[in-house]
Amino acid sequence: MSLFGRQGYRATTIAQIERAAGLSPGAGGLYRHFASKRAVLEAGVDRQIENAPPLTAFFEPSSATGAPDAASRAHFVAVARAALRRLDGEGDVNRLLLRDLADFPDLRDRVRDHELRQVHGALAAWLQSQASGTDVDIDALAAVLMSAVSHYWIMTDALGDYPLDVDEERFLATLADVTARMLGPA
Amino acid sequence: MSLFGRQGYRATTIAQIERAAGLSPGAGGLYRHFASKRAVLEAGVDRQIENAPPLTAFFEPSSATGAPDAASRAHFVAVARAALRRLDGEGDVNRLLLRDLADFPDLRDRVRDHELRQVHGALAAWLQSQASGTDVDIDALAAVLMSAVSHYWIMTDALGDYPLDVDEERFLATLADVTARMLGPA
DNA sequence: CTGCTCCATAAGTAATCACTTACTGACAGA
DNA sequence: TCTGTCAGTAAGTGATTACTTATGGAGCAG
Repeated sequence: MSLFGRQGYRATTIAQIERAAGLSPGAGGLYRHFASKRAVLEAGVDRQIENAPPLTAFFEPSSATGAPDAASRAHFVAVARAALRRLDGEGDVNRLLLRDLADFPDLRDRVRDHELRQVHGALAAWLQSQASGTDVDIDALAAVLMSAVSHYWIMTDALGDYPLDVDEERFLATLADVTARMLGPA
Repeated sequence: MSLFGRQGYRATTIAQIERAAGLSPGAGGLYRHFASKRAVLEAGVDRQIENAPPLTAFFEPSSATGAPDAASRAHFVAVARAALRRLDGEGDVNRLLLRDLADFPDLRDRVRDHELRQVHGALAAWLQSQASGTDVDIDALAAVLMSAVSHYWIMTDALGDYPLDVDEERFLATLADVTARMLGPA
């Protein structure tokens, strides 16, 4: 998965996988364990999805519901940071899916439902629990927050570091600021 | 560029490019015009970058500076929508860079500076002109807004439509809401 | 008509790569 | 000890692909 993530699916050769697995490269020993190159990828994605820790655990209500305070703001930053670290941990698969998603429609659908929708639902529920009776579009707000965090990760991952002069600290603090202002009174 | 954008760099063959250009596929006629496959890509990216309309034109101050009102909010939505349409228009190059950026470090640097930094600077300046003396981190806010819009485009482009039950209308309206609340008093 | 310049094509070439086949040796069970 | 199974390797095979070389023909100048 590391090879797939770094080089992409097509650019990764069976010989490289064999070398990484301790087999003699080019000898075809991989086919004693997998039926095809694609089967290797699918097994890897399966394992990654199964072993992924549920992010929903992060969305435990931090404190009593009500107006957002400093504690819930810190909690939001912690959740966002945990999301970034999780994206890092699954970086190979995420990068691979971003690159070669079009070639694997079945995997694409699994990711769409399993990762995006579930996280969005949990985040929206958490935001709702923190909201103090505003008329904010909670689902859209959750989507905006997820988008910002995801895109921050994609940029740092693709370019080596975040290209704008805003570090993770400021980015997440501003995101928490956004959340607090949106959940508070209008 | 359409082929590169849809299939990726490696998966696009010289024969396909020749067919798309009206040459007989596989006959090598492309090499009368380009030195190599890579030269085709670079010429395409060059043309795309040169012909790109400057997005900074969208950031003309819409109205008098001051507290955000309904007019400036509508203006923000229009700007964000224009950004999405521009991402659509350059969709092939954007998709290609997202997929195969790692293989072309020189192109990566050009995009980082030319597209991201310039747009970010213009957006931050516009936000500053609209802000009414708050202590909000304008640069970070601009990064957050850009991230959200970019990620919305990436998702719709990669998955066919936005995977969450939030359409463009609600997404952008909420983004405008975020902007208004952040630029207003705390 | 002649000769020159291009452009396109046909037909390769060499490299890469996923995958296969034939064989070898290690090991377990009887 | 004999035998079957299985993981590993060597050595291919056929398909693909970027790129090259040789050939032919259209257009044009003189």
